[in-house]
Amino acid sequence: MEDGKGAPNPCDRVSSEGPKVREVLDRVGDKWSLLIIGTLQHGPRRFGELRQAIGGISQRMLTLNLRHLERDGLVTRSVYAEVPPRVEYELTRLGRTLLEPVFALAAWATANYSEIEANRRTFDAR
Amino acid sequence: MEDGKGAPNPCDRVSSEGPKVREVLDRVGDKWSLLIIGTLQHGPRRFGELRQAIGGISQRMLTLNLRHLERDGLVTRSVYAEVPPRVEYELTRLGRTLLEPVFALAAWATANYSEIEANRRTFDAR
DNA sequence: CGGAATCCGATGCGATACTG
DNA sequence: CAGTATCGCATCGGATTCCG
Repeated sequence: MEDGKGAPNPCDRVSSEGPKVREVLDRVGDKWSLLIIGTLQHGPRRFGELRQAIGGISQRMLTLNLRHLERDGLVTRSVYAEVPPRVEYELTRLGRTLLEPVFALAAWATANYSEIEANRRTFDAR
Repeated sequence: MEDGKGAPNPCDRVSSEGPKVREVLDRVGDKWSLLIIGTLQHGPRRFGELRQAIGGISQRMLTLNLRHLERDGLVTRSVYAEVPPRVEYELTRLGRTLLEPVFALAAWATANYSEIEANRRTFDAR
């Protein structure tokens, strides 16, 4: 806004285009979506594989989250008419592009986790 | 994990270090924290300024979120004993480093928002 | 002005049971 | 195996009221 030129400054997007950012965080910011996306990064996975790889997720939430990701075009759902049935989930091109900023956030998280923990202990001790 | 070297691969951090990433998303992934951080990027702001700049946030949630951010050491809270009282919030060094990955996510959001919207319409129309 | 306290509805999420 | 349906709890978040 204090930028004379018309060049889009990503530093102002968080506040100026808040709704869009929030829309993305509503998808990615919940308890499981990011873990699902991270588990799918290496290639297609079956429902049960995802469940086992993630660990601790109920089948209900796994189903719901996969539906949401599918709706937004971040993953594809492929059903194979076999017995027993087999369903595979895979990241779309759009989903794979999301991996980049997500990894950036993950890197920040692992790098600064201990400092945050220390801050919390200090704050709680007051 | 399939990386022979000891070099940390950020691409595996989402799934392997899920808890830490989730911890960060629990702070940043809620409805307002990111907007608050984005609004604070230009410098210190008073409580009322934040409220007005963000728009639509209740004072309850603004207070709560600011406390959480303060607890994690992402913002500082400075109280000036005046009448009427003045309280200023400012990003810490740690908070400013968080801006980078957040901007990356914001850039992705603005770049791909329309595609996501289109995907949703297609999905909902089935 | 900045914030704490309370009430309340909406949503997230897990546990369980059932189905093609 | 991969869901769907239903329940019940916990948390999120808004509106309102009171306080220093």
